[in-house]
Amino acid sequence: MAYWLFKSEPDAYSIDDLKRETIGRWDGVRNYQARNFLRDGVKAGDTVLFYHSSCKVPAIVGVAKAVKEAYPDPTQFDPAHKYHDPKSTREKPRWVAVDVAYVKHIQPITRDDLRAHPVLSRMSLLQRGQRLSILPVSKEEWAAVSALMKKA
DNA sequence: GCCAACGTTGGC
DNA sequence: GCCAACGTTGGC
Repeated sequence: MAYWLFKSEPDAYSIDDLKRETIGRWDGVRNYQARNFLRDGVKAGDTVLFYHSSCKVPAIVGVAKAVKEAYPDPTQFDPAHKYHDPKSTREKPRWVAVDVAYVKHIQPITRDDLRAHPVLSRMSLLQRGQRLSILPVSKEEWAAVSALMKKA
């Protein structure tokens, strides 16, 4: 069982949106490295840290669980969709999505919180120039984040 | 809104 | 296959 961190801009899709849906489709990933993590790495049952990016206080805001492994991201085929990819075909889809289930909100763990922690300060999330929206989280990192979690 | 970092595109 | 131009990400 692996651990991941998924980034989302709360204006586009927040942890509250996931809670409302219970199970949400994680689509719109248009970066090959992130796609590869989704396609080859994420397994049903894996734990996901939900991270809010590009907002007032970027932070880990909750936990989710992968419930459906990679399948073709339907938005790539839809010409009207902003994630449409004209170079992708149904025979050879380029992008994948996974489904995640809401688990819980937590009190936000901010970047300052992470930076202050001996283990978490080395997370790839904090590395300069880091832009991947899907990031692996090590067992040690997960343990450290768990220890910081407080009920929201 | 700024800007650094990075990925992608396309001409050659 | 190189590389400049451009677009995007995302923290600050």
